[in-house]
Amino acid sequence: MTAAHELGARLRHLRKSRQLTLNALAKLSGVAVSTISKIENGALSPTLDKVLRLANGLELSIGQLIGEEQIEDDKRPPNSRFLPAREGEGIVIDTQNYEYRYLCAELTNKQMIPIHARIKASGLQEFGPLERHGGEEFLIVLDGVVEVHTEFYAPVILRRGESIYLDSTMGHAYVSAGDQDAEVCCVCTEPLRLSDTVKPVVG
Amino acid sequence: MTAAHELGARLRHLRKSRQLTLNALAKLSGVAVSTISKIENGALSPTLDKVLRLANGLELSIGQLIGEEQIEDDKRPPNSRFLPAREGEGIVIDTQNYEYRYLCAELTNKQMIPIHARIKASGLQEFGPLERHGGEEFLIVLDGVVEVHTEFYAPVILRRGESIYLDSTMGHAYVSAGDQDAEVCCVCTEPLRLSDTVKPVVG
DNA sequence: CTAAAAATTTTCTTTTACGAAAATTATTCC
DNA sequence: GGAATAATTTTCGTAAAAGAAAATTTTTAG
Repeated sequence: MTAAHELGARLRHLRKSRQLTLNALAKLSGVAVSTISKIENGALSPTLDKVLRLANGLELSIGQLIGEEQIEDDKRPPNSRFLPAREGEGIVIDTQNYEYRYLCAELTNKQMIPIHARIKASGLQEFGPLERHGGEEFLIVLDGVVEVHTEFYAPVILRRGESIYLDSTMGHAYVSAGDQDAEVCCVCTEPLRLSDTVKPVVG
Repeated sequence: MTAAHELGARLRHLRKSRQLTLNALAKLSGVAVSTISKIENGALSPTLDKVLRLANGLELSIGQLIGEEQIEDDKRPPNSRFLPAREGEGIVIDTQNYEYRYLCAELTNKQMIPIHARIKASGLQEFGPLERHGGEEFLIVLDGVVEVHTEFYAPVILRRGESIYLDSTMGHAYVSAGDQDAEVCCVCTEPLRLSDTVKPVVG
């Protein structure tokens, strides 16, 4: 992975832009000159301790040092956009618990993300750990019976035409409570994207 | 510095609160079980690489994992909101074109406004002038056939299960195209940006 | 251009993180 | 309570990070 190299380049740039020598940064941070040199050259993967010391020496947050800081950008694309979603259109994503499809996916930078889903899991056991993410979501049952589990409330049963609104940061899970898969439409607010720096290795 | 110990306690708390075992987090993050255990117990100073993987597995930024950045979840329990909408619940509002009901209306300050509506108008003449308001909206057809008219595009026909996403500032109208009223679910973003619409005139 | 000084990189040794598997501890289920 | 299972901690070999000092490269001064 090029993550180490990224950090190296970043660190070097930050150091140079402050007109600091390796020696000077070493004194400021308490990290050995040779170690900083190696980090800048991507020759090693530093421990968190060293990275924190370097961030501290540069008077930056760790997020700023490794480049995870996000910039607020309220700019929205030009308006008057519009896109219908046809039955069966779009890419179907199949997971353990849901088979779902992003609706109107060709329209980017939306304020809401509509999803059509078939709920396969029929028990919390089968579902696994509750899901959680940023924003809020609204779900309406198109077919079948859905059992809604949340972190802080008792489970709720929803039937066709019924709906629910919840904070997505609260752990939640939708499972089918009928004798067959349930079909739902879920609309989420755009969740802010957190660290995408490291890709988890799926065993 | 007791940073290692801090991080350990923090990591353990975050993992536990998500009901994850060491094994589960190991799979999510790609970090070995034994390593996570040691980090949680402050028995070692992890490399940045491992910390990034763990943050990623927990869907947090590194700042949030380290504790340099506030986690929204921390103030979540009191704020976690949730409200199911039952069939036929809420106040029905009857207009010329629609008979509609705000869903989950008791939940205030939502980012989205879900509405259940019966479309009565069956032609653009009958409908009158196109509607327009702030924000964006997503509509899915629950029953019947809907004809979508907009200011800038040709009319579109939507059938049960089909949906559409559009900028609400563009003139738009939904009319029934079947032999009976259509039933839809519409989700709008909160159109509360006065400062966007009204610009003060400085004399 | 050359020498001296400064900055950076490269050894090289010590220390430490990492992960697989074994050992221990905590849970669950009769 | 005890057996079976799951979760966590410990062990230990390997690989890698850390830092001191030497080697190299770059910059500065004359």
